[in-house]
Amino acid sequence: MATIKDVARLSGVSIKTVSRVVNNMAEVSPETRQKVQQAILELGYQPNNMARSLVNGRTNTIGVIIPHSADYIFTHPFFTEVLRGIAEVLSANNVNLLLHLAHGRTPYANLYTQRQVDGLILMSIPLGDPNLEGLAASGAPCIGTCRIAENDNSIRWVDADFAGGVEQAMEHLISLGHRHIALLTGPKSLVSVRLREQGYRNSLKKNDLPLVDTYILEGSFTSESGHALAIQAMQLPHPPSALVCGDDMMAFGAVQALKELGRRVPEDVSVVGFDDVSLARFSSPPLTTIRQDTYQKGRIAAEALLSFIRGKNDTAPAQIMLDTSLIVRNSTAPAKHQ
Amino acid sequence: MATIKDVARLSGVSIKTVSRVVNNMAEVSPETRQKVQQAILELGYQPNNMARSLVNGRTNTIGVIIPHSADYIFTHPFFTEVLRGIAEVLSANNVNLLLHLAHGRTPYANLYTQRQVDGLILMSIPLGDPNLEGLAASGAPCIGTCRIAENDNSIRWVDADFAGGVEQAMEHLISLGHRHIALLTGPKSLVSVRLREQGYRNSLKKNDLPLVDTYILEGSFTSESGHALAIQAMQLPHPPSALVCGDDMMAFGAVQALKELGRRVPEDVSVVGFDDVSLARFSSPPLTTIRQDTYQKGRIAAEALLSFIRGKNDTAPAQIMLDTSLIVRNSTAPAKHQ
DNA sequence: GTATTTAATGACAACGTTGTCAGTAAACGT
DNA sequence: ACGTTTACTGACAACGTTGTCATTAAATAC
Repeated sequence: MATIKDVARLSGVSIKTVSRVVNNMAEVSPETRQKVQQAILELGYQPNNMARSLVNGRTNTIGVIIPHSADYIFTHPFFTEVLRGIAEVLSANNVNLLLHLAHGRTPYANLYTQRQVDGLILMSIPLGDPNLEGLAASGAPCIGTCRIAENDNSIRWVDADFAGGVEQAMEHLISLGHRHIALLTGPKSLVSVRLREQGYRNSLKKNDLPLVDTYILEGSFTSESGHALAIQAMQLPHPPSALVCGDDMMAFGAVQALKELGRRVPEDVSVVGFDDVSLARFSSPPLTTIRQDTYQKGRIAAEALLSFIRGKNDTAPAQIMLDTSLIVRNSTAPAKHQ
Repeated sequence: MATIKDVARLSGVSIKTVSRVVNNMAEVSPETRQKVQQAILELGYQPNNMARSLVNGRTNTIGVIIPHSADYIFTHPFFTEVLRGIAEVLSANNVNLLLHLAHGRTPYANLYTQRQVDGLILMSIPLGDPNLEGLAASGAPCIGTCRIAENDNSIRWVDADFAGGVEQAMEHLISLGHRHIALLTGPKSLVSVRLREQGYRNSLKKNDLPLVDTYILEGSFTSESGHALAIQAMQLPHPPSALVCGDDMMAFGAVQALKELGRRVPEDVSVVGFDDVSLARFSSPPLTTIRQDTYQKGRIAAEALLSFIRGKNDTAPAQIMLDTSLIVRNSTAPAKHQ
């Protein structure tokens, strides 16, 4: 493979001059530039990025960290949507995307410490992640597409207003006459899950409805879990007339379970999802859900990180909250008179 | 950030000895090793991978190329499944995954030429991709998770038996009494799409059924396209009684369209998908589909590439064909007597 | 016509590692 | 006691770039 020296030799100039041509620096005479470009073309020369990075200390690569099994990540539409936003922005900026699926093992701060990336985007980090200390110590520029601690402003993030979203769903259901509403949550190790529960509690209080502990069911963000929790909810002494689910996958599983139990959705039981995954409108019945703009979340996070790394961080706020909106489809209906 | 020199200074040995300790080489006395490890710990030293790569010429990174818009890639479950397989294998081998979403613009061979990756995995490459020449010229180790040309053995690949898969679907439909079967295909610039059509034609011939040109409808792998093509098919003078779709997304869209047209699935029209995406069994009706093990495709491709790069390529065949299987659910039923 | 600026170029060090090879001291064989 | 092996160690070059600074020649100023 041709190196800068080969080009220098062929065009009869010094390597420094070749470097100047390659990097489009001003102080090169037109004739020399011409000569060098000819040689570059002839040899098919491409600069070696390892060497470049070594001297200027930048890798032109951003690491995306998702501390879950690839299994979970890629079966879940949420991650791919965020990734889509990130990938688009990085690609447009000619920055490489290094995908790091560290489920617990490798301390991901190493990616920065070992100079493999210029910064990190953190997705779906659980509370008390043991890697966070090392991350802070490393000084790696980073941003989360989720909140990482409940009241921590030390790390920047872009995230949806989960509490507000669930409140919207609750208001919708309550206005339809529902009084017995269960919450099917994801793992409470995630701040977003806690915030959803917060929204649920807020709405109950605001509407003078009692908080029934057994109506809060913890699971995981999978259709299987939604399926199991829905059955559990329906076997309660006083089964709820509506289910608010942590995400759309859970909602799909819940709808399936309700059908299997012989309950009609939405006539017998209303179901609300969260995310507005693209398939939500093709499911049957089309799913009422709280839309968060997951794609924008990815875009904004990537843009914020890039501009921070490039030193334009003065203006950008450290934390960015994105709105949610309720999309009413056909999985919710007025409560049956009891 | 601490370098190898700092460690050498602190522990009172040469940098070469530190290097030996870091790389676990044998010829270091226990006491020296102890001393050096102490210093490494104290300074929090991490070797700089740029420098390492520069000298030994390996990046420990594999590039995954998907020449489509991120938009398309990440809304389509197929890609994420392959990625899941790839990511798992690479992660287990401690190899980084560089995601490159080059929709046409950047010649992706550059990733190798510029020494950013040790090899490439190519996904969903269209026929006549202008980057392929450059790729061959670069000598980059690579493998496709799709066939890239119709009769080209120069590039290794792992792919499903699309023709065979469609034949299975056709046999199923024909055995249910269907005689008017339409094929809703993806873009014919993909070899896989042509192979599906080949399977369709094979089955017709084998069963002495006429080939009706208007029954082959070309679109793209999206639910929107499936929706549009299904309407188109149903507006034909002799509408088909069954639709074989290029993938599950198209099938979902087709089912939706049929519902909108007042046709029941499967009573009036049977629909078969392709892929067996995880949501296929939650759709309504649950989708009959041709399963390809997309996840395994990713795993196998990654493993084959790694072992090729590591020089154990003698045994592995250059091309690997994966079986498909028909999963019969509720979107297909006997043809109505006409 | 001389001093001063400007434009273009190259020699060399530096980035942080690993590879090559030579060196030293201890252990061994006879 | 002397040569030979063995175990350990370090000096130095190399990887392919870019940054610093010096050098040269031409252009400009007075």
